[in-house]
Amino acid sequence: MLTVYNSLTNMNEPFVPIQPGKVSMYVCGPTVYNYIHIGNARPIIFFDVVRNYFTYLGYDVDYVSNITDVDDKIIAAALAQAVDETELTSTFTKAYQEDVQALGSNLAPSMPKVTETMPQIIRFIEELIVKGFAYEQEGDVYFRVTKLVEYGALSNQKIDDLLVGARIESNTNKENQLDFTLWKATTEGIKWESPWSLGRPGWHTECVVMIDDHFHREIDIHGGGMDLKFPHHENEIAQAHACFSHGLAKYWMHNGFVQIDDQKMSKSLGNFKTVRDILTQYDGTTIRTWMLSTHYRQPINFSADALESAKKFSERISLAYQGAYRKLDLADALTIAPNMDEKIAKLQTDFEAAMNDDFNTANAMTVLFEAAKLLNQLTRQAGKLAEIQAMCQLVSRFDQVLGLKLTHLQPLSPEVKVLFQEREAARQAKDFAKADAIREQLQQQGIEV
RNA sequence: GGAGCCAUAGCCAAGUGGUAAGGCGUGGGACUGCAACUCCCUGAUCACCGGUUCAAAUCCGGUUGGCUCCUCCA
Repeated sequence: MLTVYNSLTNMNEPFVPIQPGKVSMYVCGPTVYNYIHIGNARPIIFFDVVRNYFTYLGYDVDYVSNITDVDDKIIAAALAQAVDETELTSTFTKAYQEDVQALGSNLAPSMPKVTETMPQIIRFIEELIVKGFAYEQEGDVYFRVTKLVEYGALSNQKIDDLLVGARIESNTNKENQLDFTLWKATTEGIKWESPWSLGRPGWHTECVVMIDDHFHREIDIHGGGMDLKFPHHENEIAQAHACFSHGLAKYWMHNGFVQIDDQKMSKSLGNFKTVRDILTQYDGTTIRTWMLSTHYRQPINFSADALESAKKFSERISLAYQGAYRKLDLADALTIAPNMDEKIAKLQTDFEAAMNDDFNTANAMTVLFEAAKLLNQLTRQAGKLAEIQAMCQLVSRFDQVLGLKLTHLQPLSPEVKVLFQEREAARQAKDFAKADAIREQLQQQGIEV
């Protein structure tokens, strides 16, 4: 039974989908004004694994992740670089999508953009006004936080306490300092006609509208970083309650931070490393291995030691799989029927137990490593082809969840297989010069021996 | 002022009531024509103090240290 830690209740809860056999999930995507940093990579990797695991369990998953392409930071960056906003956002949207894939994640099948959701957003704000949850002031529209009894439920905060620590700039147009902007009249940057002013929408509205637009109802899972819990997700919930009379999502999942020198890494602190920079030193699989080795709600610190360790870890698993696959291939046994014995079956049970425990990828990775070890042992024994086949299939299934891309291999050509046989014969005959020459030849073709 | 999180071997990291998984590194051994790969063995009483319990790293209270949120942020 899969259990999920729900940030809304701060408890592990059994996962029960709203619609049997289906999972609807939405993960907050990036604001595209710069290359993404390694902190952004965490939800990209983790929620990809979540999606994969639901698929593994047989669910039909509908996964949506937005692109925020309207924002003050975008306008500022466009001005600073003297480029058109649209050009800027399309550049970084493309870069984002490349990074997602470089990290071994699949792009969300649906990636709605704010610029393409404007009519729905305006209609939504109009409805909030009609229902008395929003008010217009000089072309701006604000959400009336105090009208909602449950405000603060997600972040476990009282409105009064929030006000005490509030660092929000005073805005005399607001009835309450915690009221947030739904629509903002603006003179700069991209803008749209609306009943209130020429302007653009506030940040918290887009996700609510996109979710409703795509799913037309409450969804199973809403994910994102811890920092989005307040105010972003709190405000999303508020709007959903006000407009749709539901809490937007049944389960709220928040990943912990990536830290650098034990401090939060963030765009505003300027201590961030971009995914692109790190990819020049470590491949996507290494980064992924590193991240998945820590439970997603724990903070994870960026360090060269940790990355090196992860690199070694994934390489060993990869080599084990490749060696086993090679043995099957050379024995023309790639399609042999698998024999899943008790030991192998236990690995599967352990893997699922780990993942069922709130997606404990750290333990799942340990199971994967144990599988690699067993695979190495089997590969070096005579025969065992049916067991190796079972193991290869199992590791491949694990990998479909974890996304380390360790198992994408092609069978050897008949010519290459002959070379392997010749080399083995030469070794038997102690003709090491010939054996080494063949090894050299194979390696030149990119085939490790 | 309010809301939370964290502290486990040199490093990374599981475990949340029954006397500490795993990885990296270190050291030792095995296999091997060479190299690589691989396999086996090797380490901690869980920040500190007090309490609850037959039993605590795990629960409660306190102390110390670190982090995050209440402005944008994954």
